[in-house]
Amino acid sequence: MGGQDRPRRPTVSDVAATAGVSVKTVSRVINNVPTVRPELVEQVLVAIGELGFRRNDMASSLRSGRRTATIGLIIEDLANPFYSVIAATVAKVARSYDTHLITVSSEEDPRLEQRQFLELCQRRVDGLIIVPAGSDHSYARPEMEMGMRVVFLDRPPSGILADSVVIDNARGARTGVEDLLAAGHSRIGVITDSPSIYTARERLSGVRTALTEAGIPYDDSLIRVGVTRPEEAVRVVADMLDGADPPTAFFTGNNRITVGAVRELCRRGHDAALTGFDDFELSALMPRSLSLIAYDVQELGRTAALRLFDRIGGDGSWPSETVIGTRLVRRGVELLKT
Amino acid sequence: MGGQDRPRRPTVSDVAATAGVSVKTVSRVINNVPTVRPELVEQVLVAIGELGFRRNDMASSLRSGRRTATIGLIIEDLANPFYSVIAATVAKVARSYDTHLITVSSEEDPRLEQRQFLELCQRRVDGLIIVPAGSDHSYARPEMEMGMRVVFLDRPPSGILADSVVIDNARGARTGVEDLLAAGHSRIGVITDSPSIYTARERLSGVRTALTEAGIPYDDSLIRVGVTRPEEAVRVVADMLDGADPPTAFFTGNNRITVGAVRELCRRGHDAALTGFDDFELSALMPRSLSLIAYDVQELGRTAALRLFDRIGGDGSWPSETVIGTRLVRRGVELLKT
DNA sequence: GTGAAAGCGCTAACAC
DNA sequence: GTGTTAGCGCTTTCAC
Repeated sequence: MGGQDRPRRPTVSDVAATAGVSVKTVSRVINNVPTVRPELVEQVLVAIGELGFRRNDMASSLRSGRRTATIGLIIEDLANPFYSVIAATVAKVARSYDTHLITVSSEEDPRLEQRQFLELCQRRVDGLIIVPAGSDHSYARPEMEMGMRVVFLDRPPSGILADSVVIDNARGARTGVEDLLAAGHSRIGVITDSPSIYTARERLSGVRTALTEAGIPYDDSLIRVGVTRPEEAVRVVADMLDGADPPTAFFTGNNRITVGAVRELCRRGHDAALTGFDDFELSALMPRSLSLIAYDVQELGRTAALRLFDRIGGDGSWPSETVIGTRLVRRGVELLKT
Repeated sequence: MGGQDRPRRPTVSDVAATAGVSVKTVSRVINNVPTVRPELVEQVLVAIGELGFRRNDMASSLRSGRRTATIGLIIEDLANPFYSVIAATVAKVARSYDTHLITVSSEEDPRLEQRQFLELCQRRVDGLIIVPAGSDHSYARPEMEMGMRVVFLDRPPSGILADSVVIDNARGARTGVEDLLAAGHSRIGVITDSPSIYTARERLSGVRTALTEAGIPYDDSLIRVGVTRPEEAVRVVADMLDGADPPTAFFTGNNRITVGAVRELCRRGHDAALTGFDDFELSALMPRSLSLIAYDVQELGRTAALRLFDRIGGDGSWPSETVIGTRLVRRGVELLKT
């Protein structure tokens, strides 16, 4: 059956022999060098078609020393919609530079992140975009000194100087809490991910700023950190509501937590106000009103990718930190009915 | 600043010179050949550390002729949650085979699909998983005859014999419509994507089977095909409801259409029954009850990936078609409140 | 156990 | 314009 007998792939010399020219002429033709006699071009193209020749890109870039036309993207988890939009956007920019994208998941594990980084360096990708899990990226320095281009996405690097593109986490969270305060809430339940994660830290700091400036006394029982999955958020919300003097509003630190909070509030039919960080795909159909700190995820990915290709293209300017702004949006299915 | 002066990357000969051994010994060490004297191993490792040597994988696989430890995945759009889950699952399986994944989007364009296919062949990926957009895949034959392994996902190939993994679309759709019929509905609005897409064709055929077997006369005004985006689904639902003798139930052919239908039905507060193909992430929080034809997307991706690695590993058996089953599930936020 | 030389498939340099 | 030669970085002979 087909594909069983593997007839060795034809090489440039096979093509050259078939076309009756030299390998160099074949090379010229497949690289579109214009100074080849049209009839020879024709002969070569015919031979290529006959043999089913397909230039070996590895050999090509090995010899020419040019770029491999590949970049790498290290993220937490491709199945997470936030990261898949990032990946899609980066791939799109990459394509406009005739470059392919290898995406790998670090699963929020710093050691795995480092291994993936080094593996991708071994493949000689032209550059890397990293959403860092770890808090020390000095392992990247030797590679960067040898020319590897690296851009950090969503979280800044530490222990090394490099480009980064992040969201204005603190300001966004502050705005969200200020909005709740303006609506008259003073007991606000705050639920965020682990403070070991940069974005969670920043957002919590924004929350604190808003509370402090409003002169709200600090109540530890209203702040829960280290909440990762929606189910945990469900439990934490239930817990807070069942406590003495429950909050009248919640601020949730990311979309997974927001979804958990929506779930529990809806299950109870509870009308506590809800404001969360991150917009998400079906937020407009949520069965209750909520406010979200939204930002342009595609812009985040696009900006990082363009920065990377600038670097690959030879831009040697001082590393930059780009901050993407946020805005407060109202969501929920009720809004559709107006 | 760092990374500006690009000190040529060290090669095996640099390492050999530094360690005072031959390149072959260096090669043995980095390939874990056990027959090297421990002290030489040590010297080589020290040299590698000093120089920051990192083996060039392209050169390695070029010379050895072994696999490139890369596979390709051609999908419609990585930003679509269905495909990102597929990509994540495939990447996970790939990782267990120490293989990287290059994901490219065909944007539902057969010509682009073919170009991406050939580009990935040029990179000498070890194998390819394709969610085909086009309806003729004979372009893949020459490459497959030269040893390229290809598995088709979600839609079968045409014009070529190859492995495929698909969902039981017809049976799933039939079950969904039968469920609506059993609930007493006889006027069912059916909305699907373009019949040029395999899955849409199959699902529509399942719908027809159910209607025919129930003896329901065929009403063209109740069937709309070629609906792609949620906004179009919104309009189509509105249109049908505003018509004379409107449907009392809807069957929607994929998750994008289902979401559009939910949106319009909720906006109107209309209580038509709704059953759709595909489950989606937040279906449990939809503000109305609905039924969905669900299936295990991860199993789809995993099965295809494992099949591909079997092929890469030398399995030469006759091409297989694997069919993944579906099940009917009830969703909507009301269910949480019980 | 170790090393020298050849060569994977291709392109840069140089000749013609 | 075209062809010959050397060599990218590595691994495979096959000697020693």
